[in-house]
Amino acid sequence: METVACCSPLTASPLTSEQAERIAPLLKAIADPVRLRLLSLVAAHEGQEACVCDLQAAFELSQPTISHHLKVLHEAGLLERSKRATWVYYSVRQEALADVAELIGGSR
Amino acid sequence: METVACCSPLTASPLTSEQAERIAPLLKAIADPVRLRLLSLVAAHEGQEACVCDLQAAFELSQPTISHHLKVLHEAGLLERSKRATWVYYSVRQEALADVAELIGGSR
DNA sequence: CTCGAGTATTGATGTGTGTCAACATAGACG
DNA sequence: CGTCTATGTTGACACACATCAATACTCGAG
Repeated sequence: METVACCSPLTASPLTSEQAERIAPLLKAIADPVRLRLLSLVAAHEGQEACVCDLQAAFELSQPTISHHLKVLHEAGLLERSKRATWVYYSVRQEALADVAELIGGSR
Repeated sequence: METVACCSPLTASPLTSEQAERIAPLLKAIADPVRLRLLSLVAAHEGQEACVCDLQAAFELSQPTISHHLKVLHEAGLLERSKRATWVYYSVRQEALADVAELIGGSR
């Protein structure tokens, strides 16, 4: 659950296998259309957070499937989880996204 | 072979399914430890390009496997291919990487 | 305590993907 | 033309993963 990143931009110097192995799962978490939309839905939601019920409504997928994708994003360190009453609210860890972006976009 | 990107940052407004479906394959291409290293090896190589023989030496994988990964990166629009004599040289399309980075890191 | 609503977990299934061995292609060089 | 080197393609296989139905868990509300 520790968060993300580790390295200077991709284009700066060659990644070691260890670095690559560490980063890949993070990118894998984002590399899915459903999870991309989940991320952007949460980020664009008011208060930067949304409950599962809000999110599920945007898809034609079963509740367990949505729950699964949220778990993946959470375990990758991209979404924060907070339970309030019956509801679970997810919010984006911007630092995590920023780290990934810096890793990839060293050219700017 | 058209290149990449399409949208404002993830965190700006919710992605449509179409946008997400279009972007996901790109991220999938990067979301592999071998391909991450290939990208960074090419980028960090002198002249921003490298031939397959150079790259293969950095891995303990078969030549067809390296060739396969390079194909994936090329078809995603992340690597440029140019054949000179017997060798094939790959170079990084920085604009593509930059686009992806901007998509993800809207928070900066 | 019981019930129901919101989420998570489990097990099963089909599809995708990384890898290799074997083979095919392309070009340099004799 | 043959041969050797560099690279790509094909087919096969094991494993990972997205999805769902069924089930379990967690809490307010009554």
